[in-house]
Amino acid sequence: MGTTQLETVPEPKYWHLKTVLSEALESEFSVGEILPNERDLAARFGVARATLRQALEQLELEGRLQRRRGVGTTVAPPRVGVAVGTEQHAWPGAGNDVWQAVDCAVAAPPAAVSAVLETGREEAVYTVRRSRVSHGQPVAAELLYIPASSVPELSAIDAPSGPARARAVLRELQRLELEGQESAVELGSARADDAKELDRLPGAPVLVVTTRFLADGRTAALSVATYRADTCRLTFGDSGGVEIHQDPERRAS
Amino acid sequence: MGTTQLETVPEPKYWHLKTVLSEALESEFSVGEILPNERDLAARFGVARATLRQALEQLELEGRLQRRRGVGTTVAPPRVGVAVGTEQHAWPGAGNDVWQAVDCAVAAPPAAVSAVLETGREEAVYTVRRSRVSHGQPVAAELLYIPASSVPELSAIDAPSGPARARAVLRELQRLELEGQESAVELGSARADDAKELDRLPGAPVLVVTTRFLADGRTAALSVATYRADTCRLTFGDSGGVEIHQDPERRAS
DNA sequence: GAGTGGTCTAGACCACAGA
DNA sequence: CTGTGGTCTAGACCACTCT
Repeated sequence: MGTTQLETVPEPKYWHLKTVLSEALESEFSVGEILPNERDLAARFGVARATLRQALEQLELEGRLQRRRGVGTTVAPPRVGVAVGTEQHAWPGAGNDVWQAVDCAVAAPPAAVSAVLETGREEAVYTVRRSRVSHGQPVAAELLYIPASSVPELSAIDAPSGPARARAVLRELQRLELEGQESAVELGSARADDAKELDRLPGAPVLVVTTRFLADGRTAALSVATYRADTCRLTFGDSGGVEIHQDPERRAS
Repeated sequence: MGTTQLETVPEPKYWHLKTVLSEALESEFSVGEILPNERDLAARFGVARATLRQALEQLELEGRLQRRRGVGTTVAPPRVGVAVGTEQHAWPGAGNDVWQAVDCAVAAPPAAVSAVLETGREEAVYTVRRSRVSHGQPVAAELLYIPASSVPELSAIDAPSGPARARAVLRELQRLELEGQESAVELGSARADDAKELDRLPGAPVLVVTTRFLADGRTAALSVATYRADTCRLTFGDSGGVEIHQDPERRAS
């Protein structure tokens, strides 16, 4: 038989579903509105719940939806732009910093961190935890690794832990002359502790920003910040940034 | 009964699986090696295939694995660092550009793009497609939107489309004085066309970098570049960048 | 054709939020 | 308590790659 077969490429159901839902979101729902529950939606579209969920997951990944266990699925607001990598090189904690120091510990960092800091394999470093809030919502959690050699004047008589200790460490760090900083962004999934702080489930997609602070010809501090990928758009340069969202599968109609 | 119940929080199976696999990857496999197929792995761990797949998906998201239909699952090499947002402001296509022009069309852009370019709703703009290759692999696909007002001298006698046309448009663009550029990074999923160019399935996670080029007090061009999130680490600053990977759930042992 | 990952189903139970 | 999303199962078939 001459299987004429235009209509090649049988589009996956969940992909088509995603498109349909996406259009419905724009025309029939407003931000914050809650959608019907997954079982109803699946029935309405005549698919299994797992298939429906695959579509919802993608929409959540794109920051269009927000799902919370025990509550429901709501239409997400546009992503908030968070400035990162301001070109005005500055030490963490300096001046008008958007970060808030949470805690400070002294411990051996992960091996990958030791390698960058050029510290010994089991050598302990100051580990400062900070969190970043924007528009009332937590958007990022950070771990700052600072080798003792970067803050030689730090006296042991200060508080041994807690926010006060964290601030003391950062204050000492600022005595060094910052020669430069370089950052990298990559996709990751939230560890249990970060997830908790970001009010997400473990494994949630995050944007990991690692920043190396250079002073004295070496890496004086290393920051590993994890941003909620669903709600954040990281901006570089003159802050604020562009208001563009990817417009899936469509050229303005 | 006094359900003593230490061991609260029943960790999801797929989460535990991911940890186990992650450790196995480091100790028992080398880059490029292929893993047993999903059915065998699921049987070996005593879970359903869907559960195993949930773990594999996360590891792929983190850039630890690479899966290809009809072939198998392999251990991925470390992410490649790609420089983006070099602070040396420069027009696209200028000098030693890492991008390669593919095509050029004249069409009405998505509404979100029109808004930024301040063009009319149905006004056509030059749309240049470019691709970026690193280490022999395609890492990014870009759409560059350039309103006709940014390249007034462009004569219609050049090739009407194709790479030659694209290069001609970029050449004209460079006559303007670049006043600045600002970028933003966010998570997205690959459209069908981008996915094809990146050798991935539609919906694959991508890092979307939108860059606004400023000249003459307005947005002279807008770039929307989608990078493979599984294989790329975007670096800012003195390029090269930090060799850090998130070390899930573990402090150096 | 054989073997792989990708999609899909129709159920079940669990963890959590809110009344 | 009810209702929500999150996890999990044991199948089935499809699309693709390679031989």
